[in-house]
Amino acid sequence: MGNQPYVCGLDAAVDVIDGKWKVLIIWALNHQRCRFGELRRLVPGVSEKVLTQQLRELEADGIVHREIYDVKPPKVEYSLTGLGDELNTALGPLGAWGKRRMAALEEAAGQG
Amino acid sequence: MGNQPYVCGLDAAVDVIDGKWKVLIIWALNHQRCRFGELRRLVPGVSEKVLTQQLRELEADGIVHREIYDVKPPKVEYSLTGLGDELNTALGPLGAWGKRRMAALEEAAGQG
DNA sequence: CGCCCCACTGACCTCAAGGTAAGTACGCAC
DNA sequence: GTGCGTACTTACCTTGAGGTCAGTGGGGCG
Repeated sequence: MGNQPYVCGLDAAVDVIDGKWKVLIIWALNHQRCRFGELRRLVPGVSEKVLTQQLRELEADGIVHREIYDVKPPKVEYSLTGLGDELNTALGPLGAWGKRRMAALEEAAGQG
Repeated sequence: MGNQPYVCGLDAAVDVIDGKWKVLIIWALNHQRCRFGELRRLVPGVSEKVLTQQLRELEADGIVHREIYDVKPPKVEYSLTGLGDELNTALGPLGAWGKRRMAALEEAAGQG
């Protein structure tokens, strides 16, 4: 939503992911549908403001679905859409690469 | 290199990619080894300062290789390392996802 | 009665990433 | 000798993402 005339697909994908907590939010939602407060606990360090903000952006991009229950104590549930699921799948190899890197870094630290 | 105690592999991978021009740099280097000036032309919009900066970070993370030729008009060539190549491969599905999104956006714009 | 929890919203502030512009040292061309 | 191209570095400035904190309105609980 910032670049628009994208140079390549990667560019377009990164645009959706861009935001300090977005991948973590997507990752959390892949395991379970959550309400706002749960998400807040699952993504340690986010402020309420930014969590709301990034959830709205992800919703606008069609990645997450927001379901409001009109009950006395407010209840809102977030979940991944089909597109969000596809994005998560596409992020799989990147996560695996990062995991290998983490292992390598830890090993290096252990020997350093 | 900002988060360090990573929450997941994705986190560790995003950390490496983080920087306005890094994926574009990696993408450009996947197609060809380049000298500084070429890269500047291949990544439209980067300033020299930031290009140098991000190349150094990618080098520190073991993603790109920097080769200096000690000749009269300075010559430096950048290329992907093995790790960089693996990262690029891991970025493949994400790029494909983004490409589909681009196509969908264009179609929507064409119909709007 | 006061406080917490729910899911936010809005005003304000900070800080670092990135942009701008100039400087460096050398050679070639006009 | 003026200017361009090579590959940078440095000082300075701007911008906006994200952080902090306070407020909202109602219900349950002690």
